[in-house]
Order: sequence, then structure tokens, then C-alpha cells
Amino acid sequence: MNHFLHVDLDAFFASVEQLDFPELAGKPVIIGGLPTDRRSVVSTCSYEARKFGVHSAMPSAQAARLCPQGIFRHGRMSRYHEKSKEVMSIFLEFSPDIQQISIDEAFIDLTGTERLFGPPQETAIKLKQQVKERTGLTVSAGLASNKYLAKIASGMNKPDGFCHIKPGEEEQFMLSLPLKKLWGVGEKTLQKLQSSGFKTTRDIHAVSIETLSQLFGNACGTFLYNAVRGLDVEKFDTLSKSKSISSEKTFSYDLSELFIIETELLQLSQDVIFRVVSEELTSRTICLKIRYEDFTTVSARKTFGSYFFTSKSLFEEIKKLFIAKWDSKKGIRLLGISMQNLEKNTELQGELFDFGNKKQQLVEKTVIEINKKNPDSPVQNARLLI
DNA sequence: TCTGGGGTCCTAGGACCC
DNA sequence: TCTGGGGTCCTAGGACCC
Repeated sequence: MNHFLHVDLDAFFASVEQLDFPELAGKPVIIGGLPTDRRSVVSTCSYEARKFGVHSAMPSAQAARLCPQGIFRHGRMSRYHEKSKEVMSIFLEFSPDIQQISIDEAFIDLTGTERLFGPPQETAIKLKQQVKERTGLTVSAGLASNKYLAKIASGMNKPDGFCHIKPGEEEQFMLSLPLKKLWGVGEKTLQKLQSSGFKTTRDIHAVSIETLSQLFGNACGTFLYNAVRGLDVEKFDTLSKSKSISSEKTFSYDLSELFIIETELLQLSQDVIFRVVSEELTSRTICLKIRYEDFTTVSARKTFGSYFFTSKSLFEEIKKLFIAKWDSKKGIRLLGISMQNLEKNTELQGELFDFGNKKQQLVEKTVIEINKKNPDSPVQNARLLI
């Protein structure tokens, strides 16, 4: 019998702020954009703020209307990463097999740890206590025989919750669950399910896998079929290695002037290549994303015969994609650039495919080193200093 | 009240090759 | 003159998650 524990830090960013600034404890803390920042949204908020109806991804201005006494703060990501590491290292004391799936959650495989720590449900309680005592943060935990169920269980009694789905009770548990609690079923799929007459997990359970696949596609149909039976749905199996790196920016005001647009594209190209090169990766596939003022979003992707190593070459190709795609009648609210299908950047590849760019590459590598040492005054392309 | 940024995975359709 | 399948790579868009 397998025992997976899923652990989720409660209102993580907001909790760290309340911890570091005790005067915020017990107050509605809202992390993300400030209400005065145009086009900003809430990243995380404390449970005190949630009582007012504030939630993640809500426009900050709306959050401020719902919760006028809300205390708005920009996130401090480096601090959250620090705190996250502390918590993850505690997890490692309970099992060598942990899988972090985001900054604030992880799976802990407790299979076979009984001899050391006792029954998994007691281990889970001990782990929660340890995290609380040593980091000041509370977590919600879910224990079950597979990862998918553990993930759903951890969300059942937030905050500071614990939910144990006992062996043999998996299917019953899923059949008692409202549809919107199914992880992997979002707004669109929920609507589609409901308009096809599926109101409960029982309704899904009653039909064949073929019917589900026909209605919702192969992957989604198979997923639904397994999920309502409490079977593992293999959502978390692949070791998610980075396959793409992207940078995007929503502008306070819509852009329509080509020079301004190209300057933003240059900045984004530099951001992306900086991170790709820093991680010793490269790719042949680049993608441009444009979101217009009416929120319609288009993208243009192209795969080349050789690899990208410099922002110069990336920028040049991105510009071409942009010109081919651009509808100049509409203002642009967002631009994004990504590099996809990333591969390890070996010296060999650099020499074989991009010998002509070796010098440019060296220049940019040097800039990256300087920026790393002195992040506050980065060496920048002259155009970006205008 | 207008809707962030960073990711992953899936799908449909086209091109091309055998 | 009509027309097979399978496989792979690629593109554009969509759904979902934190």
C-alpha cells in the first residue's frame, strides 16, 4: 500500500509577511499589485482578506473595493523562496522521496516509513507540528494512497487542515465530491460537463470511458474516468524538467507605436535569453505572444535549423514574427516572448551551429556575469536606457 | 471591476516521408 | 486515375494550475 502526503502552505506569501511583520498578524493582507497599479491582480491574500471575498487573480482595484481596510503589499519573492527552502528541508527529514511541485507545495512519499515514524497519519501530524514550530507557518496536508487523491485531500480542510482518505474509501470519497473540487477541471470544463448533463461525480461514474472520450477528448475523458474512481491520474508522474522559458509584460497603457513596441521586445528578448543562458540551455523554437486591447490573444511560433544564443539574434527573429502578425489597428496590452523545447547548451552545439555569433555571445555572457554580481545597476543595451 | 506572470499539457490540422 | 495508412515534426490556440 502506498502512502502519499500532499502538503500545501496556507496563504503562503501573505503568511510570510505576517510572520516577518507582526503588526500584520490577524489583518487582511493582500499580496500582489497595489490597487493604484493599473491592471494589477492579487497574487495571494490572508484568510482575513478572504472573508471579504478577495481571492487570487482578482484585479487589485476590485479587491480594494471589497476590502477597503486591506493591507496591500508587493511580493518579496526571494524571501518566499528562502522560506520555502526551510520548509522543504523539514519535509526531507520525514522521507527522502519528496517532489516539490511549486513554491508552496510538495508530495512526500511516506510509503515504507512506518518502521521509522509510525503510522503515516501520525507522521503527517508530526510534520505539521514541526513546520509550525520551526518556521512559524501552518500547512494543510492530505494523505491518501495516490498523489491525485492526496492533492485533493489537502484542500479539504484549509487552513491548518488535515484530511486522510483511508485505503478502501477512495472511490466513495470521490463520489461525494462536488464537481468543482476536481483538480484539473476548471471553469470551461465544468461548464461543458454541466451542459452535457453531468452535475455530480456520480453522473460521470455512470458512463463509459468511450463516452467521456468522445465528449471531452481522449486525454480529458480518460482523466475524468479515472478521477471519479479514485484512481491515480498520472498528473504528477513526469519529472517536470523545464521545457520553456518565457517573459511577458502587460503594459499600463496600450502600445501602438512601433519604436516603443520594438524596445519592449528587445527588453523581453534580453530577459528570456538571460535566463536561458544562465541555466545553460538553448533552443531552436521561439514564440511571440500579442494580447490586444480587446483581450484577444494571438501567437506566432517558429522553429529554426540552428540554436539561439544571443539576444541580438532572438530579437531580430522576434521582430520579423511581430511584423508578420501585427494588427496595427488594435492597441497592444501585452507582449510576451518564450523559448520552447529547451535543450542543454553544450559548447559543441555553440561551435557547430552558431560560430558566427561567438563574439556576440561572449559579450552577452559578460553582461550576464556583471548583472549577476550587481543586480541593482544592470549593464543594459543603450536603447533600453532611453 | 475589466482580466498578472510563469509554466505544463492537449488538440487539430498541415507538411512531408515512407 | 485514384488513393492506403503510419509516423514525425511543426504551428496556433486553448485549458488549466500556482
